[in-house]
Order: sequence, then C-alpha cells, then structure tokens
Amino acid sequence: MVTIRDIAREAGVSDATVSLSFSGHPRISDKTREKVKKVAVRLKYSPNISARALRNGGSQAIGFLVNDISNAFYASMIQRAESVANEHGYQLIIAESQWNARKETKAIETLISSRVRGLMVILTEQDPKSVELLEQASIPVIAVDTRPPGYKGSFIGNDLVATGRLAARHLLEVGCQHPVFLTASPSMKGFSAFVDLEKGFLEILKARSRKPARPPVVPAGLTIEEGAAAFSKVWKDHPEADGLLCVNDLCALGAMRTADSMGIQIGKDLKVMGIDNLAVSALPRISLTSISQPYDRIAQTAAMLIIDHLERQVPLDARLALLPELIVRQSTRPAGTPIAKNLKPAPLPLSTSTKHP
Amino acid sequence: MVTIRDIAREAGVSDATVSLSFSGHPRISDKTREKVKKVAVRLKYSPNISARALRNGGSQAIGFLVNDISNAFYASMIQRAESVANEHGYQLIIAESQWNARKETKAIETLISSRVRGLMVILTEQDPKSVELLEQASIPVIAVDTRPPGYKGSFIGNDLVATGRLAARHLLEVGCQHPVFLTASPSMKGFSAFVDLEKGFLEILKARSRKPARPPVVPAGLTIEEGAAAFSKVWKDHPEADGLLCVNDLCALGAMRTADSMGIQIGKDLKVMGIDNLAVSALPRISLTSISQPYDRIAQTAAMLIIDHLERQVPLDARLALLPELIVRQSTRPAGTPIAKNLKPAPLPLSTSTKHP
DNA sequence: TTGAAAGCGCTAACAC
DNA sequence: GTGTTAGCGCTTTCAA
Repeated sequence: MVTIRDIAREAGVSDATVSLSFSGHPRISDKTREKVKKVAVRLKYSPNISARALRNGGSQAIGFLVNDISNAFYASMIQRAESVANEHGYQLIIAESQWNARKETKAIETLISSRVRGLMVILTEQDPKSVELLEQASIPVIAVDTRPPGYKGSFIGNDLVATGRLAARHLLEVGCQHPVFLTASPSMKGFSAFVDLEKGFLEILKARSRKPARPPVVPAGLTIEEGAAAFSKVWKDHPEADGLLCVNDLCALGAMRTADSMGIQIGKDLKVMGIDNLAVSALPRISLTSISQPYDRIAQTAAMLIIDHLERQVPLDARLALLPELIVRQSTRPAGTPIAKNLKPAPLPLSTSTKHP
Repeated sequence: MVTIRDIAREAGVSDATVSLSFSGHPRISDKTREKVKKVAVRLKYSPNISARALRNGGSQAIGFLVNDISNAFYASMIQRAESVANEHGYQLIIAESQWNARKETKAIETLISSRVRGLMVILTEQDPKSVELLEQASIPVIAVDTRPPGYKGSFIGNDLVATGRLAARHLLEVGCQHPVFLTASPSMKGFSAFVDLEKGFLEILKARSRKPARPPVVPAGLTIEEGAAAFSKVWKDHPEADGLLCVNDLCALGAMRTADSMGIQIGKDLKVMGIDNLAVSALPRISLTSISQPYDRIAQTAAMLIIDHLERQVPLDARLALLPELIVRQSTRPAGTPIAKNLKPAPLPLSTSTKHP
C-alpha cells in the first residue's frame, strides 16, 4: 500500500508537505501542490482512513443502528439520515441487529469502538444491556422509533398512542360497532410501539357507553400470512367484529385475503384498515385505508439533532413524538358512504411534532 | 477516552499484558487476565478500532456498494452478505450510490480508503471511472447484479437474457399473438440488465414466423406510476398488444391499474406479467404472473467467493449468471385456461447456476 | 515556503 | 509469565 511517505520521496518533498497539499493548506505553493497531486495519482495513492482517524481522535461518522434493513421504512430512514449526514460532512455507518438482542449489543459496541461521533439507534427493547451501554457512552445518543423501557435519553418517534386513537375514531365514524385490533405476534406484543397503539385504540373505545364483551385485541403479526391466519381466528372468536385495525398494511392485506375468500364484503360488511400506507394499498384493487407515519421526518430530525449538538453544542434532550396522518380508502368507506353523524369528524392532523407526555 | 495504557497503569501491568489479555494469548496467567478484564470493565474501556486497523494493516471488513438500500432486493442481498461475512469473522460495510455516478466513485474511494479486505459492488454503469478505480484496487472485487460495459473482472448476477426468453415463451404459450415489453425509462434503458432482458425477449419473438409491425418494446419505468402511464401509450401505439412483460412487478401493477380502469379483462383480453415476484403479487386480488430471481443466492455466493479468496487464496474469477424461475398466476392464465398446443411448455428451471456466455 | 519530529492507540517481536 | 519498544500512516506544532 502506497503511503504519504512514498509520495514525499517520489516528489522530493517531506511528508508534511504532502499532507498539507491534500488538505489545501495555504502555506503550500501551487506548484508544489500540483506536483504532489500528480505523483499521488500516478502512484494510485489512497489515504488510510484508520491512520487519519487515529491521529484525529475519531472519524467524522455517525452510527445508525436499525433492526431490519429490509424493512422499507427503516431503509428510507437510513437514506434520509445519510443525506443529512453527508450534507454536513459526516459519514453514516449502518449497523443491523436483525431483532436479535445479542447482535444489538455487539453492534453498539462495534459502533462505539469505531469512534463514531454520535449514535442513532432503533432498539429491539429486549435486553437492558443495550440501554446501559448507551447510557455509558460518551457520545450523543438518540433513540429513534422505539423507546425502550428504562431508557432516559433523547427520543424521537411516532406518536403511536395518537395513531391508535386516530384509527379507533375513524372506525367508529364509519359506523363500526365492534372494532378489533389485530396486533403483533405474542412474542412482540411487549414492544412499546404495540403497547402504545393498543392503548390509544382502547382509550377511544372505552370512552363509548357500550362496553365490548371481550377485549377487542387479537394477536396476529406483521406479515401477510400472519394477518391471513389471524383473521380466521377473529371470525370465530369475535363474530361480532365489523371493523379491523391491523398492526400494519401487510397484516391487513392478509386479513383481507382471508375475508375475500370467505365472501365477506370488505368496506361494507367489514371495515379494514392498516398502518404504514404502502404504495400497493393505494391500488384500486386493494384500496386499503391506512395511516401514514412520518418516518422520513423522524430520521431527518434525529440526524439534525445529533449534528446540531456536535457542531453547535445544542443540548440534545429531545422527547418528540410525531403525529400520524389518516388516508381513507374504500376498505373503510366505499364510494357513497356518508360519515356517521353522531360523531364529529376527527381532526386530520398534518404531521406536526409535539412533545410526548 | 480510556486506552489500553490507562488499564495497564490501573492494573499495575504493562500495555502488552493488557493487549494480550484481551486477545486470549496463552502466555498470560488466568489471574492477570481476570484482573485486567475487571479493570477494563470498571473503566468502561472500548478498544479503538482505528488504532487496531492501523497497526494490523487493515480491518476485517468487506465492503458492499449498492445503489439503493430501499430497494427490497438490494436490502435482502445486504442481509445475506452480512450473515456470510459475520459467520467468517468479517464485518460488512455498506455504501450506497443512490444511482448517482459521483456518489458511486466517492463511495468506492471511501471503501478502499477504509482498507476493506474485499469489495462487492452493484454499479450504476454510468461512469467508466468506477470500473477503472476497481481495476486499480489491490483488493478482490466482484461485480454483483449488474455487469458494467468494459468491466473485465468477476461477476455474479441474474441471467437476464434467460429471464427475457422465459417471459416471451410463456406469453406465447398462453396464446399471445403480440407480446409487448414495457421496459425501463429511456434514461435507464442502457443498463445491461434491461438490454439483456430485451435481447432475450426479442430473440424468442423473432424465432416465430410472424413478424411484428413495429418493435414491441415501450419505455416505461420501475414504478407503479410509470407503469400506469406507459400502458395508456401502449394501448394507443400498439392496439394489437395482447400480452405485456413489465420490467418489474411494480410497473406491472401500474399497467394493471390503468387496464382495469379501462375495463380491460386482465388474464383474458390481456396477459400481464412482471419480474421480481413481490409478496403482493401473490394476493388473489392481484394474482400477477411473475419471474422470481435468486437475489439471495447471488449475494451469498458473492460474499463466499470473496471470503474463500481471502482465506484460502481460491482464485476469484467467477462469471456466473443464475437462472430465474417462472411463477404463473391468473394475470396470464385465468383458472381453466389450457396451454396452447402448438408450443411445447418451456422448461421451468429451478434456479441453478450456469456460466454466462 | 518547507522540513523534522512527536504522537494518536494498539500489537508483536524481542528481551528478561 | 511479563515488560520494553518499535512502528503502522497520518497530522500538526515548532523550527528553519
């Protein structure tokens, strides 16, 4: 590997001159600079980032730990965060836990070892050790999307209680008497995200006079297949169900598939809605009512907060929960259906930010 | 930041002892090792990866450059590659070009600067400089998914000529007289992937006696919206069209949307097929015939090849193109439709690998 | 305008 | 079984 010293020797100058030539230091004459650069190209010089980072006491990088890159929302968060980081001269280092607590703690350790300047983390909430590691870290940290129990630091995510409320209100408005929440699988039900969703959903239902016979919450999962399987169960255990909030659009697509196959008229006999507002949900063949959440803004804001803290010592103590947006389609309101009159329409909030309680 | 030297001082030993304690060197007594580790934990020591990499002449990492993380297929490739890498003690460093040639060359430079041991790249094929950089790199490189013009090195990807042929054969078999290929947008049409697809598609069509009036290829794009818009054009410019190969499933979904809105009976009046076999394509409401490509195997094989080369000096000179698989659904064969008898069914290859011509 | 030299944190060869 | 020391490639201060 060719080093700065090789260039220096070849160009007949010192190491320092070479280094300063690259960094555009004014003390180097244009002639020398040109000569140095030419030699560098000829020798195919490539700077050694490790050496530079060691010397400078760290790299110009921010770490972003997500739990699943193949989730479209996390992927777009990465892209947003990366744009922001790059614009400000930082590199984004991506790590993935794959929903595995051991990988998560290892990833955090690796990130800290690579001396990133700041850390954005989407945690699995499975192991308190991760939270502990983050608390001990001597760099700015912001938890994104999920707020693990016991975590005291900065946070930015979706206001899922608001999402649950928004969904419940909508189902009531379109005339549902017995809305049911298809939530995550039992193994994931404990995540703060799903707890919050359920909380908001039930809060609105409980405000009605009529009480449901049994808790209107059924475990399902985040995939089409799990949604499909769960719906069979709902139809047996909750024969009164006439409205479905599914934990995400995929789950809703699965539930719709099973309902279709049973000859149930979606939109009429059964209202179905999801969360995520996938592109396919807008297709007329599907036309699934959904709730859109501002993942892009979350990632962008998180990255900005870290960088502002790094560059301008802005204190990093955000506790932000962004508001969701309802997208009504035919799965809850077939063409021509009026809004129920006994309930005033829920406000349709543009995603504005708000302090979380 | 606490260093190895701080631990040494605190534990009353030398730097070397601390270092060797961590690496499990046999010369350190258990007692000393314990003591050192305890002090390290107490001081919250975190090793400095830059220093280690500098000293060791490079990190234990492999770089993977993709053009779009938010594409589900690239995301799953990353996951596969990462699994393989981790299993063999390597870290995977992810970089993204976002289809931008400048970002691409910069990413390659950064990856090489961080002294990765090997490089997997999905190139945009827009700038020969990237290929040049890779040729000069003194590390093993493998091009994945796209084979840029002029690139001479190792390659593994899909056999898109075979995909084009498979699609054309299928459309003929189900009775199409005038199949049309909705390809990528004009700005992307030059990519080797789309060129290969078209080549295979036209090759089969040309083998028939009957010649088409005009070239049965229409530029569209990779999104639902582009597919939707392109179909209107097809219906005007190619009124004879009775079969559609779309460049991907999203494009096909868009085309179907427009066709639906025109009252065209998909599967009967018009056969439609896509490429990618997205999960939603299997939903009965969609039931889109598609072609599935072995992205996971590509990523896994690429990572394995690099690692085998690194660890066991296996020469890295793959030139692999993996075969696609056809998934027939109602958009080309509604329930009850027989296969045309004048053509024998195309072989339905399980994705086996083959040398590319 | 340039060169010499120190040192970032770590590892490994060599000495005890 | 443990300590001493040199040096990985780079940046930057100080001296010329």
